[in-house]
Amino acid sequence: MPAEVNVEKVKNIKSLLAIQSEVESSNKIALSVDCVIFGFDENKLKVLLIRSDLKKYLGKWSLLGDLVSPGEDLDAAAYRILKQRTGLSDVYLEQVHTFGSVNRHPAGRVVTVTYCSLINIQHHKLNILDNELHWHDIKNVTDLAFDHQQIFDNCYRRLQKRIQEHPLGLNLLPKKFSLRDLQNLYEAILDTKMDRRNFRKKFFSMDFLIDIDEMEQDVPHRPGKLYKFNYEKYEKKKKKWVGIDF
Amino acid sequence: MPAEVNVEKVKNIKSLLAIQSEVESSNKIALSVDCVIFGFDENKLKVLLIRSDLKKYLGKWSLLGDLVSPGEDLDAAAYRILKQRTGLSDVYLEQVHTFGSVNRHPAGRVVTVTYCSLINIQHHKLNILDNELHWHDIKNVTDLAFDHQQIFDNCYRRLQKRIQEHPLGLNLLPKKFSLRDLQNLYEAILDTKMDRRNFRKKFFSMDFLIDIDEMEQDVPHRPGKLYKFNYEKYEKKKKKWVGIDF
DNA sequence: GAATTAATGTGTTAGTTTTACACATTAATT
DNA sequence: AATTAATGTGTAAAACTAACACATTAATTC
Repeated sequence: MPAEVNVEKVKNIKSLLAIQSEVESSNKIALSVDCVIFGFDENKLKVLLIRSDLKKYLGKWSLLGDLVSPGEDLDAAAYRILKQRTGLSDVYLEQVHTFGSVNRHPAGRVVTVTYCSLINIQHHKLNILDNELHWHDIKNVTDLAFDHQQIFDNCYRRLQKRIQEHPLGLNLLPKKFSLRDLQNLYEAILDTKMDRRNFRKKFFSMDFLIDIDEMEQDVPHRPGKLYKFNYEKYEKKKKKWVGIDF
Repeated sequence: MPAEVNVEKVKNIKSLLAIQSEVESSNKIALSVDCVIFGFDENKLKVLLIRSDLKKYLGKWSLLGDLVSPGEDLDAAAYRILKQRTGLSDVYLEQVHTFGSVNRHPAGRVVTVTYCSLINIQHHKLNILDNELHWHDIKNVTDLAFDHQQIFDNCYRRLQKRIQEHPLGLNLLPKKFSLRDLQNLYEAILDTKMDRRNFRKKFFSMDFLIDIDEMEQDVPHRPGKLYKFNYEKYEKKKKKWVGIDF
């Protein structure tokens, strides 16, 4: 919705107006999906944004979204947006929250279901056709169009929490990664520094890393070992009980 | 939606048909809110359900819900449903997930935003006017109407997780409670037994319990002390960093 | 090829948290 | 007065977390 309306649809502004009148005149509720797409590059957490074309938000950045089609499931809509924008299917995607303030969208009542997605930038270099589509360092994400800042903040906080309880962060890394990569990822997402030895000890003790007996290539220093994540083992071991703590 | 449609609206079946044709004919998406309302009574976790009137789900139980009005925010719709059904305002309410499978509702495309609510049954004895509205022991909740079983399971799992990280469970207890009450609550929600000494130690060490210097009344054994929860202190201390663990 | 650089790889200790576990005390009831 | 059914309390072992330093390796520079 918001995002996508501004993006593709607005190139022919007719369709925006159509949506607007449709929504306003009939007092119907329109439904959209917005995706917060995270990537990891140069040891920085990035988010994929596109320029808003809506007059009200001219020049501002917004998330990627589109209206949900009548016969389309919500998750399917989110996957469609991802596929359209990144060319990637088979990516991590998770519904986060639904925003429905009456006045959140200038075109009328548009309720949006938001999704968080994690994609591996290096693996599949994505063809960013639209040159108004860019990766932004999350540290510089401010003042987005619509209520997208709120949506982004919400997703980012969720990511920070989830990454501590599940190995989803690995979706942002190549299949083979070094422990340094992994730590850089956690440090970027959690915006904190960690002790290298304790970080390693922690991950080794979880015992989900497979030593593939390869080394980093082309690093200007002693190369580190590469690992894969043992998803199979993780799925079996998944813990349920964590204990009361607040 | 689902629930509420079947509930109040269906008494005059006209309105259901109106919704149905509206949704089907125009291919529009209707939006509803469903609430999973938890209570705690006789040391059992309960959920508030109502009988479905829809032919397809005759005799089955369903969650409480209603369509979102054009000028109504999502949270407002959830609060409205709660107020209508329980007479309570000022209750704990949290959005959980949005379900939008194309065929989840027989009347057409209805996307529903689900909420989890925790209310204190003893404090405000609620006037259950509708005699098809009942508290169900969550252990006996199976085979709900629509996709409500899925929605319920989802909310319950969320509650189990959240209660370990936040003091929301206290919304299910009276303002003054004994440590035994508290432990019974956790045991009911998490469906587990805990060591009484360690449970006490844990809560005392968190240091959020206020000893109000009162004792239980009318118990057929040695009465325990009563406590209040120090929300003020909790709000100040809230922890952010938990650490990687999966 | 020797020296330098910048990273990897590894262990120990102190402190904290979690778990497992048993007995004296109290108020109500018989 | 005796019984019952709960409350209230402490300790020791085990597991986990946090803090902290030095030898090793490969690439690069001189």
